Amino acid sequence: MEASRRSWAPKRRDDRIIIHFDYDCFYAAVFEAENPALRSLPLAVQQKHIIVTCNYEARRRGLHKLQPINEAKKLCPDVVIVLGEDLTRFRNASRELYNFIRQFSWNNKAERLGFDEVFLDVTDVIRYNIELLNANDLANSFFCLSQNDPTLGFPYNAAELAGHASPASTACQVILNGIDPDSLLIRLHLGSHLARHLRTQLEEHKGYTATIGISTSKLLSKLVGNLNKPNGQTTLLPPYEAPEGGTGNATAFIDGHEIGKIPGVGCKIAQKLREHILQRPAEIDSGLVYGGTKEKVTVRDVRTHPTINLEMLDRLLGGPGSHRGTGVRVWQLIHAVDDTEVGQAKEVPSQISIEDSYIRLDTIEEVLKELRKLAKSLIKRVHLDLLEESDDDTGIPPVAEHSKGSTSLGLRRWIAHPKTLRLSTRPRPPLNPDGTRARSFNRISRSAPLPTFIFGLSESIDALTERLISEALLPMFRKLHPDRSGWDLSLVNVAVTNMADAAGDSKTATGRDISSMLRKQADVLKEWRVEDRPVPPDAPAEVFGKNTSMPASSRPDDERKGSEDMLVPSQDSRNGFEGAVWDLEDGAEEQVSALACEICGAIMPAFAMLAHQRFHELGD
DNA sequence: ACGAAATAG
DNA sequence: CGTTCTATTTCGT
Repeated sequence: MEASRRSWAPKRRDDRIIIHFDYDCFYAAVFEAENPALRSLPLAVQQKHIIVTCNYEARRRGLHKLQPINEAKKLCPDVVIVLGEDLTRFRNASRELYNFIRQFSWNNKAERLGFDEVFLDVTDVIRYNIELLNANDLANSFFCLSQNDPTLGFPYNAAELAGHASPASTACQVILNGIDPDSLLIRLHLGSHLARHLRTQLEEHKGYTATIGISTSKLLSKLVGNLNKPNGQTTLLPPYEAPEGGTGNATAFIDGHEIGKIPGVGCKIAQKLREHILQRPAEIDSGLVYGGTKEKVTVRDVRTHPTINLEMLDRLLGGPGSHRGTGVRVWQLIHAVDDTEVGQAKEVPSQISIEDSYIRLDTIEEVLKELRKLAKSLIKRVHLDLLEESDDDTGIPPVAEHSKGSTSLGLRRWIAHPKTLRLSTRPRPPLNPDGTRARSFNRISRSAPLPTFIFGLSESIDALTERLISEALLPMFRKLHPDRSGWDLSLVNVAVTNMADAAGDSKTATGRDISSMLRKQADVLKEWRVEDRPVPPDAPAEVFGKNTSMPASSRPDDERKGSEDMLVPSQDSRNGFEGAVWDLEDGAEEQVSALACEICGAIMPAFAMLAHQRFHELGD
């Protein structure tokens, strides 16, 4: 009754089992996988003047992440240093491992975080296998990995946990009174065995070790995994919630963490919370002091602080610019509650970007040179990552992405369409002469529609690069930096974003849904009409800068507008439609004597192609 | 749609 | 603290 200032703790729902993977020292492991002889040597991966990561052999000698090269060499003169500024190999390895792991998922909930982490929701797999258990002989269980093939799986002892536990289990006695399929303990047991299987499979088949956490949420599985690195696994044991107001294992575990270590609580939020908990002082928090006087504010400090409640958090963290619901989110996190879903597996990223950093970059000529490098590798990447052999296999996509020599000539199609081009820079702070620090390490950016010619498959990469620079990037750069000089850039980034049809699964409808796709295809063709009504030649040419060295003859045809009511697959990206059209390229082509647009893959009769191309030239 | 910010590895 | 090279999501406009 008392309007207790204390809000109720958020409700737990521990009905899922989630596995978190963290590949051990990933960048170094990629080089080791390429060249196993490196495994026994101290190995460090360099970007610019720092070690971004190193293997455990190197760590034994005092090396660590984000260490200056000089320091590392001094500490360990015989360290093998490899350059890791080009991320291609890491990206490819990451995708390969991800594709491997996600095959074990039944619900397709497999979310990548950065290059070296994956969340897997295995709730359904666990549930299925609990039903298979024989309560009288748990020690001789068989974990079934497929609902279709009962022989696919591995034997295990369901009565005991695989790997480490937290809190560390003193006695490995497990009392299973019958098999309650809702028992968190038994579900975690199965989760731990699946995790161990996944780890050994990853090592045997791919040559990578991983550290794994097993729990009921992304928050808990990720944090608990950290307890046994490398090449280990840890399960957070129940009870997550104690019966009578006591502290369950979930809260007890999360309580000990420094507030900024909680995923979702970044430096800004952590700062605000620390300031509030440590009452007044603005706090020297992690400053330039290595001495050790580090004021730690733990989750427990925040959670048990007398003034902290839900409304307080909303007020404290809900300022302008902050995400709506941050207060609730943090309130849940400090109570070890995280209901966020593991994301559905995605086949295409939602953004592709390339960047480089510079010690000095202050002339247009230099910028142009760097823009050329960046644009070229971006276009290459867009082609590599977004172009797929349309020669359909109907099988599981082979993980071997590195089948060089694409034999099927011209049989490629775009699996996604970035629509926006973005140029970002990070200007070096103006550098005040009066010895004061000028602080700004922020990026500024301009974006514009991505010219569609980059999807053309006939022009050379170099030609595309030049066009992209003169028609888009240079004008954007002038918007960012109108002055000819007076700036100095420490970073330049070029990105394509806003993938049409990327986020959803344009590829989930494979195989058996053919007849409905045929029907949709027929409907589409029936309603399809092209009006060739002319449109006034008022197309603005403002994209072109005054000084572009572009010959008028190579400018795109901007004199006429295409009609708007034509078949454009990317217009309706709600499930099924585009997949239907795209997947039918081969078959439909001959029957209707239609052509496929090389830009978007849309099928259409030859007579429509000209107008359709005009449509692309004017952008969506 | 655009540009910035916050968070993550 | 930031150093690198990314990537995702959300906010205000």
